[in-house]
Amino acid sequence: MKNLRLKAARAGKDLSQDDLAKAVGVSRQTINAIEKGDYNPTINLCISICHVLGKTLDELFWDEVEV
Amino acid sequence: MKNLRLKAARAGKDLSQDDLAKAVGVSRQTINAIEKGDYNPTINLCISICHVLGKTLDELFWDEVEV
DNA sequence: ACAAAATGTCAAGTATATATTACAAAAATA
DNA sequence: TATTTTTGTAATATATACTTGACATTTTGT
Repeated sequence: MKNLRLKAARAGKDLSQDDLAKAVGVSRQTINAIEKGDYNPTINLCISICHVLGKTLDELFWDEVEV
Repeated sequence: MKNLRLKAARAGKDLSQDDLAKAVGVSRQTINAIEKGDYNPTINLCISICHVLGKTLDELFWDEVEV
């Protein structure tokens, strides 16, 4: 399941996947995989992403997926 | 930095580390390490923990730590 | 239409989240 | 106090998050 809220929040800041990746210090492929729903990022990475995008965990990652 | 909110929420449900670990399907040591702040769990594990404890990501994990 | 930028995706490698086993120490309870 | 439960903490092993590099496709801008 894609993370469209993340994609939308990134678009709202006019950042490319690569821009966001650089801002949080990961590779572009990692951001791509998270948006695509391919894997399960660590909470610290999620928190970094939230800070860059001006959102909270609940806004971007809550209730997205079950384990 | 310890996650005292997690510890408190767990205590509020009267669960041991082992109880919570079983409820979310990880080892007791993993729960212990998360509460102790030793490492950086995945978001899906955080979400599972939140569900068991009746909290949201923001309540238990937001603003805890920087990357 | 063309060029450039952004995105999707693959393969192979590295770092680290998590498991398992085990034992000691602390806390709860009788 | 004695006993049980819970917690803290190692060591070694495995699964997977994340990297790097590369290329194809799609989208955006001129």
